[in-house]
Amino acid sequence: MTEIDAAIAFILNGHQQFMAHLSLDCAILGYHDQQVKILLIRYNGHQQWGLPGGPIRHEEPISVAANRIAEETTGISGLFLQQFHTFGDSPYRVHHRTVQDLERLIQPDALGIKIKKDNWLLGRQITIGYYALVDYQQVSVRTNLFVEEYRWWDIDQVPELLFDHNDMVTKALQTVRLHLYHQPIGANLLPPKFTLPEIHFLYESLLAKSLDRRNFPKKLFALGLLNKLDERRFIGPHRSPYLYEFNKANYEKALEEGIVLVI
Amino acid sequence: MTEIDAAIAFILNGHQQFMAHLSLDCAILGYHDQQVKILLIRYNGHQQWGLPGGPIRHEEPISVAANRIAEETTGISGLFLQQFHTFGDSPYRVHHRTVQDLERLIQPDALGIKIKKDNWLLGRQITIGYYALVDYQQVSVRTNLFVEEYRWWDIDQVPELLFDHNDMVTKALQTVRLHLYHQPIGANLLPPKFTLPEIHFLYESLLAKSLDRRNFPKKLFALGLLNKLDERRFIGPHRSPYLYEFNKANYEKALEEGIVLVI
DNA sequence: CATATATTACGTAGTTTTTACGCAATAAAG
DNA sequence: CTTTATTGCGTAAAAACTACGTAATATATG
Repeated sequence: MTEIDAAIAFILNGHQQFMAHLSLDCAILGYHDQQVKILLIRYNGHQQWGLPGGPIRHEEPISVAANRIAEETTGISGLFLQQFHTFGDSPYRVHHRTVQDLERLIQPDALGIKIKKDNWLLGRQITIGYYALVDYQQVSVRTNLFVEEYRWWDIDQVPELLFDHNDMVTKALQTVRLHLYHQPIGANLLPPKFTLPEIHFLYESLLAKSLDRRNFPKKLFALGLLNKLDERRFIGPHRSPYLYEFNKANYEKALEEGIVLVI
Repeated sequence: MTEIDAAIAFILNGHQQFMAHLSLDCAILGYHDQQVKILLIRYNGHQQWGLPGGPIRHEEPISVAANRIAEETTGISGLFLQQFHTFGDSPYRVHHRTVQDLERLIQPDALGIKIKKDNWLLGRQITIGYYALVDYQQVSVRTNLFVEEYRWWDIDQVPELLFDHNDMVTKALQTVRLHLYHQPIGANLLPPKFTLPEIHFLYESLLAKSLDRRNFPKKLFALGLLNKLDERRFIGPHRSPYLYEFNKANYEKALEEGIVLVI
């Protein structure tokens, strides 16, 4: 079966496999060049960008669906994923999608099909939002028939997105910030070994406020989250910073029991 | 149309009005006798208790659905409601509900109807969880054809519930506790005027830990959340405590901007 | 009417935590 | 060897928090 045949089957008979009216979208966050980034996609035939997402299979746990969709997008399995909100309030998510709306979305003429009034993709779309925190360097994105383009965007330069996706990005970021104070989240956004300035700037970028360079690491040490390594990173014409890793045992414990980080 | 006719119409043709496979449940929390309570219901023909919930109309914003369901249960409109999680991972929410499952739930013989294989209530049920914080004294519950009994339960004495509802109660409470540190929540659980010991015990009950009687009010004062009134409550053979109310302006501001309460 | 009992109201000393910031160590370039 | 930019570590001052003492009530009791 070609990719086009698969697309046609999905549009016409996807309801045999997937739930109608409920989808799942992922806010995939990474960190690079002292900037928090979000991975957005441009769907075929669309000018505007949006969050990667997809439908949920009939007997698929929703966390499994989130992993599947995040893996389809990033190529990485077993990502750190957390549900942050379910969206069903904005006009886009309340009013029914009409045949005309859907035709604009998927351009059936190009596929040689017709959208009937009872198509499963019509009606309202409620969507469950998950955020993923990923090591930027590991991600390799791929396009497919539905997805024309992928791009990482600086979190504070996200353009006007499809539907209510700007609201979703805002809510995802709010949730990440709240979680940051109560869970050790950094490990998912950083490579396994990192320097103190690196994690320091990560937290500054995420919280969008400045943290004292000398006091910030003390708080992480106090929680026992970091192991100092006997290696340094070479950073050119300056003193070489030591490398650190997360203390796995304490990190797991903190994830389970929660922390209170006052910064 | 009698109540029974309405029930039959709902079971057979509810999909014309309501979304299939997606529902909404409310964890309604109150406070009385120095105990955090949750309002549970026992559905007709069931031994076990569960959270009040219901389906979502086709063009109904989900927050409106939450308000409707919470109001149907408590008789109070405009409750403080917050979404806390969407449940679609447990076996109950992954595997399809069969004709037999549904017959056990609604006992169609008593209604003189038959459940067909394509009934809209079959299949999986994903549910969106909202918690409500209510002034216990204002609630007046009513039963109907589907609901046999209502009861307030102490939050630490909740029995084994239907499906995954115990998980939902746990998650609701976790979320309330987290929110308690970042939002002024007390106003929704207390009558308009209350004493310091009253709000003190409320927080102790919610967090299930003891807070110093003399230090706790200082933190609320520091946030500017309370107004001292020139009235006292009569509590019998002891010194009469002053009454307080929430400072509306600061309360609203705190709700919007968030607070950091370290207790 | 003095005393006992239980509770609220309020303050404050001592301790801990946090903040702000100084300065030495380092790495390379000129 | 000096300059520049950065990391690493420490510490004094300020702020916050904790623990707890004691006075003020309100009523019942003998």
